[in-house]
Amino acid sequence: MLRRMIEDEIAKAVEEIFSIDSVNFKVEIPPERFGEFSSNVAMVLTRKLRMNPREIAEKLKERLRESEIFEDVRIDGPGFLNFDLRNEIYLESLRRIIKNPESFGRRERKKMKVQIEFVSANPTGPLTVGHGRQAIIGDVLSNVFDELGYDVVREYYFNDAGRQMDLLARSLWVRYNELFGRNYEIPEDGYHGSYLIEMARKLKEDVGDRFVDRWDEDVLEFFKERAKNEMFEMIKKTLEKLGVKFDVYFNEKTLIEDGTVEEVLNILESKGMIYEKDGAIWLKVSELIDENDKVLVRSNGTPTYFLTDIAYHYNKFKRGFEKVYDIWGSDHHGHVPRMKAAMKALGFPDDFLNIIIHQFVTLKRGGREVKMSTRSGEFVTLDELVNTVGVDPTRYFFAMIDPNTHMVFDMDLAVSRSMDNPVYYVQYAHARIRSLFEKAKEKGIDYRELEDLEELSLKDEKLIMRDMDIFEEILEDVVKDSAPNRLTTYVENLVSRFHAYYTDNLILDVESPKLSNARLNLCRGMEIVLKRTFSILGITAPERM
RNA sequence: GUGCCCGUAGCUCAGUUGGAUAGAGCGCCAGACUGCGGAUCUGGAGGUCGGGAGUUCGAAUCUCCCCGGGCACGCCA
Repeated sequence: MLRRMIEDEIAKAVEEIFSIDSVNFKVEIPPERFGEFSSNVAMVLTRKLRMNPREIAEKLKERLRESEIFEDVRIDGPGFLNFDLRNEIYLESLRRIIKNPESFGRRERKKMKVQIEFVSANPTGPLTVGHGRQAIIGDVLSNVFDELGYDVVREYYFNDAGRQMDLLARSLWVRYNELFGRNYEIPEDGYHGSYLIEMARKLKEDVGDRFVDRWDEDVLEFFKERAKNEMFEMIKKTLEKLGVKFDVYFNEKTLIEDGTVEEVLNILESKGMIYEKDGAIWLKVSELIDENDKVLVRSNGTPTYFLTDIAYHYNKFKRGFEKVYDIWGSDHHGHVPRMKAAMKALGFPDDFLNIIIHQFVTLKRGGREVKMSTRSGEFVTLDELVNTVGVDPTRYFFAMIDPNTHMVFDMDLAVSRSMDNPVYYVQYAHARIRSLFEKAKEKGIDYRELEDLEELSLKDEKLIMRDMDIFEEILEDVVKDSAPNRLTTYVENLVSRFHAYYTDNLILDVESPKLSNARLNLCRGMEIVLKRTFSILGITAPERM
C-alpha cells in the first residue's frame, strides 16, 4: 500500500500548507525516467489556489522532503511532483508479502453480499465460445470480489420451459426416428446441431424403439425432460472442465410458481406504473426513461421474459444482496435501459443492478476466421475449444481482453507452447523461480526467510518491489472497472520486469551468500504474488514446464 | 432510420474520473549463455491514436459532425 502511504503524506502537506482538507489528486506510476511515483497534486490545485502549479509544487516539495518515506522529491514538466522512496520502505513492503503468502492482497470480510449472474444459457445446446468468455469474466470477477472481502454468490439463471424447449424436444425426436430410417423434418426454427444426433443414439440404446412414429403430449414431455437433463450434463461438464463452479442454478419457472411474478406485478400496479392496452399489461417505461413502454403480460395471460426478469431481480434484492452484477453478451444490450428503469420503478438503489456487457468473440485458426454459423449447427463449441487449446490458455485468453473489446481468439497462438503465448510467458517466471530454489540447495546456499533484505539496493529491485506492492490496488481496479484484463496486464508487466532483472543479475552467487539470500527473498515475494494472481485467474502455477 | 459498443504499429491488444517524448506481445531486422531454465533478455525499424471541428494551459481520453465494423431495435429470450 505504498501508494496510499504517499497519498497520505501529500494530503497532510496540503492541509498544513494550504489549509485544504480534500483534494482530488492522483498518485501514479510515471514513465520510468521520472522516478518511482508521481503526483499531479500541484496541477489539480492550480485553479483552487489561483497559483502557478510549479510554485505550488515548490512549496509542497519543501515540506515533503522532511517526510521519512521519501529519498527524493523532484518537480518536473508542467508541475508534476516525482518521488523516489527510501529503500527501507520497499523492504517493509516485501516483508509484508513474505509474511502473508496465502493472504497477501486479501481484505477483511466486509459482511456484504454480492451476486454475480453469468452464463445463464438455456439448456438447448452446447455452450458457445461466447459463453466461455462470459464464464471467465464472471469467474475471475467473482474471485476478485472474494479477495476484497465480499460474500460472493455465483448464479446461473435458466429457463427450461416454453417454446424453445418444445422445439428442442421435437428436434431430438426427429433425430431419434432417423435412426430407425424414418424421415421426419426438423421444425423450421428447430435445432440442427450434430449434438442431437449423438444424444439420439444414446436414447435409442436406453429405450429401443418405444417412441418410433409415436408423438403425443406424453412423448413430448419425455423428450423435453431427457433433452434438458442431457444438455445440462454437457454444459456442467464443460464448465467444470474450465474450472467454473456455480453456487446456485436458478430456474425461472420458480418465480411464477412461488408467486413472485404476481407480487412484483402488484407492487408495480400499486405504484401506478402499469396500464392495460390491447388486452396486455404494459410497464410505463417511457415515464422513467426515453424508451417505449413494454409489455409485461401478454394478451394471452402469460408473463413476458421482461416481467420474469424483473421478478428475478426483485428476488435477488429480497435475498439481501447489496449489489448484483449481470453479465450479458452485447446482443442483450437493448435490455439494459428497461431493466434499469424497472429497478427504479421498484425503488431500488441506483447502484444495485450493474450490467456488464461483453462484445462478441470470433475464432481465428490457420490465419483465418472460423465461420460460426448457428443455422447449420457447424460452430466450434466451448467444449471443443477447451479440448483443443487447454484450460490455462482458454482462461487466460478470455481474461486478458477488455470485455468491451470485440475479441479475436487466435487458436493457433493459444495452442502454441512457445514464447509467443502470454500464458506461458507468465507461468515461466514461476517455474523459473521454483527452479532457483532447487538450484540454491544444490549450490549449498541456505534460504533464510526475511533475512539479509537490506542487501537489496538495486534500482531494478526497488521497482520490482514497488510493482509487487501495487497488486492490492490492481484488484480494486478489476472490480471498479469490471475488467479482469487489468490483472493480466499487470502480471505481464511484473513478469517482464522480473525476467529482465534475472538476466542482468546473478541471483545465486556462492561468493556472496548474503546477497544471494536477499535475492532469494525477493524471488520468494515474486513467487507469492504470482501464485496469488494465478489462483485468481484460475490457472496453474507450474513447478516445471 | 434510431440507439449501444468498437476503430490506437503489418497482426492481437494495453492505455479513458483529461497530463510529461502514446506502450506491450507477435511478426520483421540485428544482437546476448563454456554463470542460476534461451518458453528468457537487449537494441532497431514500424503510428496523421478512423477523419474533421470544438472545449483548455494540456485531448487517444470530453463534446459535435462524418466514415467504417459489430450488435440491438417483438405481446422472442
